[in-house]
Amino acid sequence: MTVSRAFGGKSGVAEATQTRIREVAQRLGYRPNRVAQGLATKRTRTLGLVVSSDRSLSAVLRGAEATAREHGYSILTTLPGRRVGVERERVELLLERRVDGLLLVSTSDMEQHEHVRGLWREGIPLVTINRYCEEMGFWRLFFDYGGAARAVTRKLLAAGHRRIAFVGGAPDYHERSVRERIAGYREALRDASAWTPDAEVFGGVLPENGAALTETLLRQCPGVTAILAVKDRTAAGVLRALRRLQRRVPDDVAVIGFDDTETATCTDPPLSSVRSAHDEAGRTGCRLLIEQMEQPDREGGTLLLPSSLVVRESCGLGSGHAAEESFALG
Amino acid sequence: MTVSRAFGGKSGVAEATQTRIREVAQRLGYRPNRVAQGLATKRTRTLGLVVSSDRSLSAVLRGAEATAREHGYSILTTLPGRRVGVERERVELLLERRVDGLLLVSTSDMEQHEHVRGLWREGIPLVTINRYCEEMGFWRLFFDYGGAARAVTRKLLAAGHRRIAFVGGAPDYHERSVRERIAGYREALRDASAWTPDAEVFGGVLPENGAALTETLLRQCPGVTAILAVKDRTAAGVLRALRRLQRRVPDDVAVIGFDDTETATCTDPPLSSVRSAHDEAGRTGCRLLIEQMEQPDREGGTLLLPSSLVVRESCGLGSGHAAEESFALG
DNA sequence: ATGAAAGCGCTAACAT
DNA sequence: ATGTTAGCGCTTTCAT
Repeated sequence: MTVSRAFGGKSGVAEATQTRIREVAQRLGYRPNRVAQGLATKRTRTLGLVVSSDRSLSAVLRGAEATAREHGYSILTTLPGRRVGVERERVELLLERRVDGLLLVSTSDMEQHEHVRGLWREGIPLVTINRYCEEMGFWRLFFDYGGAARAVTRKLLAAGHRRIAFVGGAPDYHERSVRERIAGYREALRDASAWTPDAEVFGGVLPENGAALTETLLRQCPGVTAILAVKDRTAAGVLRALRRLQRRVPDDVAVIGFDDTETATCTDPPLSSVRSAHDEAGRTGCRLLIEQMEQPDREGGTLLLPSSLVVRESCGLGSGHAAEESFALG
Repeated sequence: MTVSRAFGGKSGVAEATQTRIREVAQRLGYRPNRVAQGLATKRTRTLGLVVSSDRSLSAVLRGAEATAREHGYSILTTLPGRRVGVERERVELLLERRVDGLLLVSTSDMEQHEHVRGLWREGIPLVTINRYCEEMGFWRLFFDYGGAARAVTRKLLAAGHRRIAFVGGAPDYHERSVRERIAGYREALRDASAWTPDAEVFGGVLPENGAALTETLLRQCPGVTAILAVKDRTAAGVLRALRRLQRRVPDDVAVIGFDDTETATCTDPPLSSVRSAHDEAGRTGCRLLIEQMEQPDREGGTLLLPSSLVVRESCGLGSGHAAEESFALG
């Protein structure tokens, strides 16, 4: 039918017929049926977004949808939580709906990846975000938690800090993001020969943990001039403890958190925080997925997503001219 | 084909054939094609979720997906932002994909609803959440911001507070949630003949607004013993100001915020906050939508979603036994 | 530049 | 209990 050509934007349709078709379609309230189109072409132009991580959902979805739509794709979303079995089931449902590709967003502590290998073997285009599985040929995107922690620690060193502490979590904490932040912090300090065991205090990520750990810290390491808190939540507790202990922030002690949540703008003083580019994760992940679908034989790889330090009042690193500045990290 | 019956769970298939079919399907890696099924049945078992409101995205999506899946539906998600024109376009895309129904989640300040009427007239099943349009026949769900504010104010009155203040926003603020909170607060106080103009301080919702407004408040109304802050962010500023002014919380002044964000657990002391049931909004909205699709002639109506007060240390209303308790409101 | 025929993978209705 | 036929609304291929 000529109508198909007209709507498909194919060549070989006279101007006149073109407009006449549009007109009639309009009058009839015609709406192209993408389901039928999907059946005929075996391409649904639908992507499956599987988000196990609560934290990143909004931003990733926003980024992914923006990119998807630019390319004519829509997104089927599913939130399986962190159980791999559930994830498998949900992916199966998406495949029955014939999504053209999958964007798998994991929590950093997910551990079982066999079924992802299975999907890839089946020839299903996919991209992972934050999934610590081995390299198998598809694109894997990671938030560079370690690199960001390293970079921000170096920034503090460069600013003259010598006793820089880390508060919260633990080197064997279940979330990889936490483990990597600790590792990055240590790396930067060791490189500068400034690492000491008494500047690390571990145990939980809650505000009350941060507060209690900070009291311990200042007892065992009174000369500390800067503190990295493993999450903004933890940093909130750190700030509370410092206030109780009569230390001024940032004059006596600089404090920096991670994640740049709403909390960072609400602490007293407002908290400088390391921000991961969740929206860019969605955009880039989606872009690579679409490329993968178009050129199935091109090899994927590994990509680190950028972080930035959002400087507010708590760390003494800003120019002092703005309430909020942002610096790229690593 | 008998295969269709077997997978459709229809009666009239012998046990033996049933299992044999499953077996062969398994071996062949057969996966039912829901696209073809959708074309044949004219039901895609897909719902369109249109979320203009950032705030509620995660929770609503989680709730909606859970309910959707129980009924065999998947969800196409789109985030149009608050521009109605964009919303129309996105809905159109969803309709081309032949979603069986629409769940429209709005910000409380959305204003144009004509195209929703158009959709409804077209016979498209839909349910709105937080969309202040007129009653047209479909279900409209609302967060009862006003009722929650009224209830929590009454709770403070019942606890013996007489000078209860409201901080932040304004009676003509662009977000309806803010306006309704103020109205609910006033209503409760007027009912108790306890309203005074000097206990209301308006102007912004940011932490710094909350702090500045609180200083004004305590100057013009020194006897205040309880403060409602229009958002948790605002409450964070209120707490900061009270600390500067040497008022103890909750002993001298009780403080309650709205939204129950992460921030509420991070303030000093932890903030009591009014929580709207976003997840239930998703679940209930989805359930009503599915009912609507199954019985298109049944009339919808208006439903208020419940709120609760999450009691932490800042308001002196808890039993003192737990770090966090929750009370239904209104 | 337009049309006609066949088929995408399924289900509904009607045999057998 | 199983098979057959037709058709869902589109695209693709091959005429005209």
